Amino acid sequence: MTSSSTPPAFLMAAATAPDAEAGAGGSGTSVLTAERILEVAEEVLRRFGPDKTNVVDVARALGVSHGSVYRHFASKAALRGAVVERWLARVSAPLAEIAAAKGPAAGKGAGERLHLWVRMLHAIKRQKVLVEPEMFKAHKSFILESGVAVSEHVAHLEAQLATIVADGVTSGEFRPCDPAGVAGALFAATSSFHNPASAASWSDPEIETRLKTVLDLLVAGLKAGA
Amino acid sequence: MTSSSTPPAFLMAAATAPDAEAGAGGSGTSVLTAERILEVAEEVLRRFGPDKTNVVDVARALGVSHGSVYRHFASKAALRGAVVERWLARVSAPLAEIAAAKGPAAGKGAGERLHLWVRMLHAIKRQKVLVEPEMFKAHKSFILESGVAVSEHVAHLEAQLATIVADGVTSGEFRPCDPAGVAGALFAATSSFHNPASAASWSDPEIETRLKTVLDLLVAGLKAGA
DNA sequence: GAAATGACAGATATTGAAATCTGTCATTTG
DNA sequence: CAAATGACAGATTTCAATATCTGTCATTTC
Repeated sequence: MTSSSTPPAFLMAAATAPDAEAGAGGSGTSVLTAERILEVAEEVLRRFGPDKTNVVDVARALGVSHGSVYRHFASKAALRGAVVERWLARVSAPLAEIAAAKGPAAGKGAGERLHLWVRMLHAIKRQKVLVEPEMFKAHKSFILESGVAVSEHVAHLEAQLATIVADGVTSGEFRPCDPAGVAGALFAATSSFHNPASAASWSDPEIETRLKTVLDLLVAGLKAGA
Repeated sequence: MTSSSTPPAFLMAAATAPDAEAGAGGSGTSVLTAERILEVAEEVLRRFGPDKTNVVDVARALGVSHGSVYRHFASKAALRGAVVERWLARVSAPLAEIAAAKGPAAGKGAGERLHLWVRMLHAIKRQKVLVEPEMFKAHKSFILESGVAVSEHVAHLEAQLATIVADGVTSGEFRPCDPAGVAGALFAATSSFHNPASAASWSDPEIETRLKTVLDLLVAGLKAGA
């Protein structure tokens, strides 16, 4: 699959991929499933970009009429939304692993996991901007027209952060606090490092240093004050 | 302290306004100065919006030919840039006051000034979005096409933050650190509360609470860790 | 003669007619 | 009869002709 320039090593987990259907039957002859449509739609979207992809293109790539696509998705927007949702889920997966790693020896401190989690989120988003500009554009335009799936995605990510914070409080590493509220604050405070709207500044070579400074400050705050 | 939708009292300082030239001479008969052009251009921009304002409109409002405007500004973009710069300077002024307030009794702690400064910046930007949508649009489109004046503005604001941080370090309230680097981090960490790109989320009633949580975390970090 | 003007060429924006796309549904297919 | 098709109406996008705007400069004004 698409790996190019030089993705940070920890990104690799996220690069594993689709093919859930490859072995099914003959190939194009299998029944038309929503999942199969999503796979092909993502491929087409990636090739032509969000502005130039239409339902007929997707249907043609599937070898069916566009009417058949509407049997599975109520509208073009719904289809696009589902594709982006799938894509966001793949962003979320490797982060969930970090958030869940609370083993005694494995997870080290919550502060360290917090660092890792945020840096991972930053790296993933940055990677997307660089190597998947078309999907990224789709992601952005989708956000603009229907924030629903995206706010769910954000809620998901904040819940992961809340897990890490709660772990830190339990272990005594962090000062007692409301994990959900603090998770929201952490997400907001680091948003210029993961929000697509700020992508322009990610080419600054000092961005990593700046992120580290922000995280050090936040983690110190979690440990000491409130 | 829960004041919300109503504009915070400290905004009022920024609302005082133009008229620097009203008493000059007769009226439109005075010589055409760059400053006079900027005044009128801002007025016209506010009335028609950035997309519908052209140089001829501005010239007509001034009662001169558009050729005369080009005697003072090299291009339409330069004119627009100068208008935005003026506007940004007015955003910056009340913040500079807070940053400079280091009097013994007046300024209280640097932590408090930091809170005040960031909340003020948030309030100003939010206010602009609500009551000056046209200027705000001009601001945004200007950012997109020429980041120069804006990055200067940001540098300016970060320098103000650095002043506050340095004061805190001097007084022993904050742990020793590089004020410039930390100021950059603080600006980034709070950007979702002042960056126009995030304006959509500013209607959330919980935004103030979230900002407070972020600031408490950051200030605690400045006081204790690094 | 410094400042302002307005006609002008090239660049940009507007417009509306033509082409394409979305979403539906009566019909066909296996 | 469940699944797929493709013709269709209305919505949207494209494209090229047309109109407007920007930036210049030879000329006029005071």
